[in-house]
Amino acid sequence: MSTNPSKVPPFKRIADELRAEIIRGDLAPGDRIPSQEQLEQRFGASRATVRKGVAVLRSEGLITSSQGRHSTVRERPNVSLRQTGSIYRARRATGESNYNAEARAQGQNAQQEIREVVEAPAPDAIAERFRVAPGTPMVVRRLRFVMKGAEGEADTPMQLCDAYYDAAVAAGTRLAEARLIKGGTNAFIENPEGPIGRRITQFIEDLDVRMPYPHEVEQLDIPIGVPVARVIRTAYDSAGDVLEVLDSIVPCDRHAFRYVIDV
Amino acid sequence: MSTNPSKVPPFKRIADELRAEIIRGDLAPGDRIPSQEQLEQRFGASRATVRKGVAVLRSEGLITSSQGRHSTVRERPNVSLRQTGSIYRARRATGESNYNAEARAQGQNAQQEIREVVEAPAPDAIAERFRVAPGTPMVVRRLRFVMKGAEGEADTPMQLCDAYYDAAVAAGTRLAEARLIKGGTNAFIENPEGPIGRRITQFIEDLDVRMPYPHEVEQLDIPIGVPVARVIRTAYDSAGDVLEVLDSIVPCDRHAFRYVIDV
DNA sequence: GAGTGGTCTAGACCACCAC
DNA sequence: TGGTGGTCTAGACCACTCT
Repeated sequence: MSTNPSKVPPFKRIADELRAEIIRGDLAPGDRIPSQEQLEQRFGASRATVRKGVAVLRSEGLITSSQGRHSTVRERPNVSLRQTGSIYRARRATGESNYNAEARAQGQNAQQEIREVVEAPAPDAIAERFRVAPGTPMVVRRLRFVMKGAEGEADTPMQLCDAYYDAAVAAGTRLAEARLIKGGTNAFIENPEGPIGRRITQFIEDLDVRMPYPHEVEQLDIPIGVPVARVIRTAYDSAGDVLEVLDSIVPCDRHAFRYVIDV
Repeated sequence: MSTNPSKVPPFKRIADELRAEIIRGDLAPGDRIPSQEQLEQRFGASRATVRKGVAVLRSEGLITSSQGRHSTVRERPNVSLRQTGSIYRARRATGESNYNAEARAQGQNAQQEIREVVEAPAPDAIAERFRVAPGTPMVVRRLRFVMKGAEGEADTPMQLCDAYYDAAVAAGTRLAEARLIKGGTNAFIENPEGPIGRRITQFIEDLDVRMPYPHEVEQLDIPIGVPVARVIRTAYDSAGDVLEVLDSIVPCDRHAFRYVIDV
């Protein structure tokens, strides 16, 4: 009778109690949480129930665990600020790509790896933004951004980025070559001496947030309980023509977004 | 032997196979997934294992389940576009708040409820943006935004929003009263006949994405596997003074974000 | 080798919904 | 009332890490 009048299931009580300790700071990032056997005794529950409680916190992104090691309170990795807005030209003036300059300003060292550069038909979401029929030929540059780790540390994958260009414009240019473009693609597009030479005057960024798919988890090394943002950035010139569409997948544990908007 | 040379655990196979069917579209949103008993037979696994596989998909936000009913593929609720940028003044010109005008333009009917209006010390994140000491007195308007459902349908909670104002400026004005302000707080702040009369010229929005806390789950009715964005929006006037800071929690299953940036 | 977390089974009871 | 999903137990074996 009435030992548990509130009807809170044991696994939930375990999750709630541990979560409270984490949020309150009693368990700090990096701390070990009690072992499953200790939790069994503390809550008088079976191992399966303890594990279920712990699983809740894992899927909330609050703890990490792996075989053989103690489970620990998740440490937030270094967060990189993804800033968009009036700072764009200033960052670009460094001669680096916007992304790399932003990273450098934060004392980080960004790098891009080419996954592939191909000619391919436009998927629906891309065609829509280019205002062309789905399937229209596009030059696609698929990159992976990584943040270089400190001496002896591993690199951190930061995002997957597919950059789309109208094949009628980009074919035959360096955009269609499988090597990095110094200064970034935007500088290449805008270069008045270059084959395109059109100035970007507006970006539209569409963000959509969800849990990652398995291939994203694998390519970006995303822990359980971490969402991703899909960011589709369309670049326009003053005539309203679309110059570039970036389709990126960004893990939300290592990124914060900042938008500066003048009205 | 070698019945399972790939070493993929059964619960993972179950999750992978069902996920593939969902992504491929064989199982469409709203469709029932096979019952746990059917899955036991199909995969030759115990109920616990089946449940574990299904739990993976639940925490990925792909399916929903509740007692007594079949589990189904999650249907995405109507997504509301949260648009920020050059459209701001146009929306405001309708005489409604920016948010309500945006909703109306999408054929939706937004509404605000006041949770409370109090004077309270500034939390760190807010003080930082106001460039004042933590604990400085603030007027705080805590609202909850809902989208009115169709005839006979339930309303959908859309966000929690805490609006902060310097108490030295806002105390004694309608901002400190526990009732809604027609046309929105920004119009009130900018009204040249009003007590403040300062024009907003810039917004900075900071987005941070994570899994929700239990109180957010409860107040916003957030399903398992759905992340939230914490959006902190700071409004400046041309002198660089901070006029307002909004601290919002936004469930990512009913929102898409769009930023229009002129460079 | 001891201790940790990861996986699985077999069986039980409960709460809820729809027919 | 039967089928569904939700919860729990007791016990087993495995994979890994750390000391």
